[in-house]
Amino acid sequence: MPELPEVETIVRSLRDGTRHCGLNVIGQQVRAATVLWERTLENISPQIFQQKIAGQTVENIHRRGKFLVFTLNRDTMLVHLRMSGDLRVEAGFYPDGNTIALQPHDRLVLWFASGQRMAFNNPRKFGRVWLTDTPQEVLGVLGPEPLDETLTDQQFHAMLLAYKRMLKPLLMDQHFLAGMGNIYTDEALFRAKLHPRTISNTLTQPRSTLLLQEMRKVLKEGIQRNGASIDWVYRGGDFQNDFNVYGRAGEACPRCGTEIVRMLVGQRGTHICPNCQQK
DNA sequence: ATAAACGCCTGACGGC
DNA sequence: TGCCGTCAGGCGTTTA
Repeated sequence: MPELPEVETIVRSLRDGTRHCGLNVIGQQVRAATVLWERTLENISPQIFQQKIAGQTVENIHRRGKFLVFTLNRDTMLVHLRMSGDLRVEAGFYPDGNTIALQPHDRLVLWFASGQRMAFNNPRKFGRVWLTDTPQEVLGVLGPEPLDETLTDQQFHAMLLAYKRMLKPLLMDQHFLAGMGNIYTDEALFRAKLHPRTISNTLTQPRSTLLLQEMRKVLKEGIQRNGASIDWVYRGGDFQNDFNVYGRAGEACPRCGTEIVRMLVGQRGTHICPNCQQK
């Protein structure tokens, strides 16, 4: 489901206590965990996971690429939502003490000492959770954050020059850059007037700089609008109303009026204005 | 080194 | 109504 802006929105809502029920997850102590689908856990068995996480307190929550990083007092829990994951925070029990029923496709639940719970819902079962005391083993392979202002135009240009790869799959490669997904990549390439199949090492410094600027702009706008809501999966954001090309095949380009085209690039549905974005 | 093909999964949607 | 193909915000592994 989510790309960088959606994950950032979820992280902030968990931190602010605005996720579904007004509970700030920071400071919550985990009383127990329920694992409803074993393979949700990437690096640990359900038994060890339950054993290790019980009693730990959530000290901080942040985002790295598309990962949610829960810093606990002993370990770190990493959550990747992949295509269809979501986190709900809600009451776990009725006033009479009975457990409130879980939702279809809930795969893992943390029960807090406060009586609230956090449920990892994941219809397509692609999402994964890690519990580790060495999170760098997972996060260390990620490329830089596009919104990190210490990433300079010169550095970004040098990164592009280091590969002879099609621009879109390269930008979406999490080892190259962390956080770009299918939608925001299409939107950034449209704004920068770049064809998704452009070979990375052919970009001039000015075009590379424009690309980085447009990526940052579109990501920031996405965050400001709380992400994009499409399909049945993610709710809450409204950036989908500002898409220029994604999901708009057959419609007129907002810039020049040419019909927007859908094509496949790197096995992913890709939307471009064939007039504005030429190789 | 690069890219395609495929696997992992469930659900929504459009066409017939 | 039901069935079928296609598509989906991701990513790892295998193959060419």
